[in-house]
Amino acid sequence: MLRGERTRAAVLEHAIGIASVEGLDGLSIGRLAAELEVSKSGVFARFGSKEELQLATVAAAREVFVDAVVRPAFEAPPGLARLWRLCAGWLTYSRERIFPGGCFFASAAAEYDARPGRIRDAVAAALTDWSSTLARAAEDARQLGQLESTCDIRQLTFELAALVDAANARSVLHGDDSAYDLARTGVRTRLLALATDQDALPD
Amino acid sequence: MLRGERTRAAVLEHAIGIASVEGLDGLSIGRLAAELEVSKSGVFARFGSKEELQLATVAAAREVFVDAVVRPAFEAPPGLARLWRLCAGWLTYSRERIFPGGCFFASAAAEYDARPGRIRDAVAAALTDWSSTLARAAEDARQLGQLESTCDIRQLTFELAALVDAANARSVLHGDDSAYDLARTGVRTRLLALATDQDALPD
DNA sequence: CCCCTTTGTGAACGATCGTGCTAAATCCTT
DNA sequence: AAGGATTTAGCACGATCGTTCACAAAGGGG
Repeated sequence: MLRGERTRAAVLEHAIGIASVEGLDGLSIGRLAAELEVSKSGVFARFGSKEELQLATVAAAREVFVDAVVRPAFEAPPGLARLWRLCAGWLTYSRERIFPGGCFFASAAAEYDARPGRIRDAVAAALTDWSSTLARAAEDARQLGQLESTCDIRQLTFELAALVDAANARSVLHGDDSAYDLARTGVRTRLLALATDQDALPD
Repeated sequence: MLRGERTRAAVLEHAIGIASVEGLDGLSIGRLAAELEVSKSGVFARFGSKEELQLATVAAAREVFVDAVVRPAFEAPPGLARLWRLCAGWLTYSRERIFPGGCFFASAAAEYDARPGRIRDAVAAALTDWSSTLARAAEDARQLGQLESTCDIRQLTFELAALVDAANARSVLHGDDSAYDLARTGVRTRLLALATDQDALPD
């Protein structure tokens, strides 16, 4: 009962790395088994089907993301400081290649967005979760009087997410890390334009 | 010499549709042959290898994109009007699903961004081309005095591209077409903030 | 220490993949 | 209409895919 969990974790650790580079479809049980030097059926039996393996990979990646981005940001107080740390932390998460192929969910979303099914649903749920976290932090900031009361939270969070996603895409595709500076500048400009007190924005 | 071109075009037309949904890797010669009701080797022989087929698909998609977005925008005069039509046209191109899976290059870029090779290079070149077109239009606007002379063209075009890409991603993944309105609002806000004459921005 | 459950192995299956090869069908030229 | 070149069909190959099944190894509880 302990051994099983250990190999399962080892499989998923490799799987998220492969999937972030080659895609969730590029995950093959045979390849996974070969690289981990175990038998193919050993890997297979642990998940029951390829789709289940893919879903488990998405869930594992979600935990990695939360640990890398969300959890640290929640050390900051609710409101503008937390919102900023979510964005800045996301940029760091992408730049440091927590997943070797850049943001796991950016890859997975693009791969499955037009293909209905459980995988797409799982990826969409993860991204909805991220959007909500961002929106919640922005709404807190507004209600705390740190952002102008008239500001459109949906518009703001859409733009923030767009900027950080674009930085990830450009960095991975073109190897151009200046995109992170552009995104950072964009995020700060957006926040400063709506902030009631410029000094409430850290860094 | 005519027959060959005709089937080649038919293959590529189907290929771009499949690839925009299932990815360039999801393209299989056998499937393509079955759906077009021709022989597998007939399809294969026309391209010589799968990679060559994929590269031809990227090239074909590029032409579709130029026809749908770039060419119409170039009917507008250089400068702010053209820049706006590039962005607005891109949003229409995505919303109308010129490719069934949303923007072909958003999919292809996410699929190959972390995998070196000729396909990645072709996709990257197409996106660089698009970025340059956007930047050129913005620079024209600046030199024509339609945008403030101090504005950062790289920052502006990065943000414009980020907004329209995010709208595509969100619409395809979540079926949420309000993203196009958010992107449109974001683009106009960015342009109006830098425009020297608010009435120079059409629509 | 033995038994029984959990966990992993090994071989095999049908399917599909990309890729050659050989012939037949089709087209264009003369 | 005939001949030569292009284009497509048909078949076979090795490889890899996901999946199944019968069996061996290992583990912990009585």
